[in-house]
Amino acid sequence: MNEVFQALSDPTRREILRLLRQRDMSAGEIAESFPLANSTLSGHFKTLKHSGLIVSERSGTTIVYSLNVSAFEGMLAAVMELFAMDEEPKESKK
Amino acid sequence: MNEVFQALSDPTRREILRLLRQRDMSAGEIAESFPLANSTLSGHFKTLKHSGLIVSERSGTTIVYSLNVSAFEGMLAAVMELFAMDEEPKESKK
DNA sequence: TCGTTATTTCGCCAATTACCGAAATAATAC
DNA sequence: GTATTATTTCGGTAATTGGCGAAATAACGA
Repeated sequence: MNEVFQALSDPTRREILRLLRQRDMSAGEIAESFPLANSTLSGHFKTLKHSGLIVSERSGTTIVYSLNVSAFEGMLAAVMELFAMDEEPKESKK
Repeated sequence: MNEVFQALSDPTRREILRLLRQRDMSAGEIAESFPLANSTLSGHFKTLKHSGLIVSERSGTTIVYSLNVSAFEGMLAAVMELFAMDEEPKESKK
């Protein structure tokens, strides 16, 4: 789960996830939305893949990425654990 | 919101949040749970404060930290936005 | 096989980050 | 004011991170 939090710490990677929310996309399609080198984005894809947040599938010469929604459940659980939303609320100041 | 994601990317800071979930604690009390220099933990408190995830209150010579639960709502919304939990689910592969 | 397309890997760099020990600061008591 | 306690700030270090361009790899068609 540390990898997920790590993966989400970068704004570019979060934006990639937002794009993939709309539809599956190839590396090249995603790259069109960023003023970054393709090699940089490959690095980001790698991080997202290893965290489990996205999955990839090769189709000829292109690689298509998609969200792994089941990873979201783990993420939600982890966030809730941090803030005890599933437990008795604790007195705390704003 | 980027600051929140950044703050949560570090395991020590996540552990600090878990501790504060149980009860408000002073810097010194929190420090007892970590094999780290106090100065290091002060740096972590600073990051968490600036992200809005915790708040601090001085009480004499001690500083007591507590969770800022309202920040969690923003975090939840941000996570949901990433995964479109509030929208039509999209076909995607596991 | 060669040429092309799509993408990743590699090596490098500058900036950032988590850690440390020492110094500084904040609060209090005498 | 001095001494003590609690905590933060500061300066330094090693490791990590996000970026780049070039090289390598994967897939395909002729």
